[in-house]
Amino acid sequence: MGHGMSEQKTPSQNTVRAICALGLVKGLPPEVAAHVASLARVDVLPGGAGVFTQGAVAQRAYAVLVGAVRIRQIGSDGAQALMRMIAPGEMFGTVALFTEGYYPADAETAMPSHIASWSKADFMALTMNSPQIAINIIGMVGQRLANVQNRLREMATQSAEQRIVHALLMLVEQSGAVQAGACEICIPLRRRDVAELAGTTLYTASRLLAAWEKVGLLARSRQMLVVRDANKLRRIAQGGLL
Amino acid sequence: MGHGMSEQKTPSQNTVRAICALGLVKGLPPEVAAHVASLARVDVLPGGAGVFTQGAVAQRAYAVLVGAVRIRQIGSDGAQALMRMIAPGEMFGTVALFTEGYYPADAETAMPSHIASWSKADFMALTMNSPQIAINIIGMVGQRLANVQNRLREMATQSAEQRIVHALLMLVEQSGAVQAGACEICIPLRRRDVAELAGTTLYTASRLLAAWEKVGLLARSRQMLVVRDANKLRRIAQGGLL
DNA sequence: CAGAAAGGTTGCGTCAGCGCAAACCCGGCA
DNA sequence: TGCCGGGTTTGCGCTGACGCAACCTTTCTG
Repeated sequence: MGHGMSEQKTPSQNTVRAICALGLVKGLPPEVAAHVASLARVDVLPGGAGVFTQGAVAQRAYAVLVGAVRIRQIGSDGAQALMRMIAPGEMFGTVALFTEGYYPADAETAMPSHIASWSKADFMALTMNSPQIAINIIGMVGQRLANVQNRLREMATQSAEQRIVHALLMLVEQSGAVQAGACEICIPLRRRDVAELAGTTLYTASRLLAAWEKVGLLARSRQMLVVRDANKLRRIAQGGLL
Repeated sequence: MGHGMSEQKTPSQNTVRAICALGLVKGLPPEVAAHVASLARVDVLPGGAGVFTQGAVAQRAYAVLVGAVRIRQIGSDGAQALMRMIAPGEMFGTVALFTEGYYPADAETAMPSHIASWSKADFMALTMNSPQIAINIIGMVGQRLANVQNRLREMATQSAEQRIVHALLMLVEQSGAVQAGACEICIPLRRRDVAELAGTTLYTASRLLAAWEKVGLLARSRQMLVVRDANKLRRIAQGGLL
């Protein structure tokens, strides 16, 4: 991890609770979950800090407890794509431990965050010793796979406008906080992020988002995007421009 | 499965060997592999037969022993995308057993095929009882995930031409049979298949493939595509149109 | 508080690729 | 042998969205 700017802790009261709520330990008795938590390391990072880099040897598995993480892939031609945003309660960097052993993307905090992580050895041991954990992992990865496949199909068949809307709806699903009919996406998003998520350009994303803000469909409040009318968004997602 | 046109067998000598070579049982002692094989059902299907359909409740996990299978997803708007072609030795329809429980796509044979399959109960039991199998599954799914993510990035950033080339190279990787410098893709591919794989239209795919055939980069031999110069293809994949 | 840096907006010209429509090829079958 | 049907090719017009360039706004930082 560190460039020295990280503050490291062993799990405290709060973080233990957060770790025990992870999908990883779903269906497990509390004492096992506690054991999993006891093996974790917790890093407190500022925004914009790198967690791991594409191509590095996979040493640890991670989970976001507080904050948000950007997972970005860079092609051999230099083109970038935002694979996903990680919200609190989600894991990342786990698959590489089980496959070729190299992280397939960059990971950096999108805001000040608390990141839990486990060493490869510990994580593999947990998996070997608990079939339930193994199955939980398969479930998580399978979920991701289904999600990415959907995006792939959309990318192939839908317009830039529709893809952006889908990206927004996905983010709402993932970390939406309802408040007075509207719904705030609790992840800091720059235009560039939206564009890369939806597989379009900064310019197109900016144009569309600005237009939607003008109409009152969206709003910005302190770095975050607020969806004011999800249903109207959904209509755009399906019907296209009608 | 069946519309009555399938011929069902219990594993024979040959099929047992094929099943024991699956990634699923990698690193397992032979007797365990044999046990896995003994639980399998084998269907002999003609080309164009449906194996399962999108949205159906996931009952079984599958593997192709002989032949090829098309995995196609259809969006709510009716747009189709070819998620992957399955070559002999690969599994499909497994993830749904661990997630929501519905197949996320259609599966149909692209040619006469032998398909092995396991019931959900058997498959889950195997996973619960053997950590190694669980880890193998995670590895397989992880591999797929990495692959799909790459395609997603390419889809977002590259030209139709480059995406088609990548699709071809992937297929070569997956089921290429070398013969006299050239390399045959042992999966029947229609223009439409290539188009949907690469996320472009039938028309664009046809134009490009025809052009490459004219130049001698590609050829067709009895339903199959033959890559005559993989290196030149790779150059197109990277450099674009130069 | 000034100045820099990072992010956001927008006008405008351009073109890759879409998709209709019409023709073509070819293997199977009566 | 001739017809039928699925797959393929290709001409042509159209447009979504790309991307440069220039400018504006907000957020750091010393």
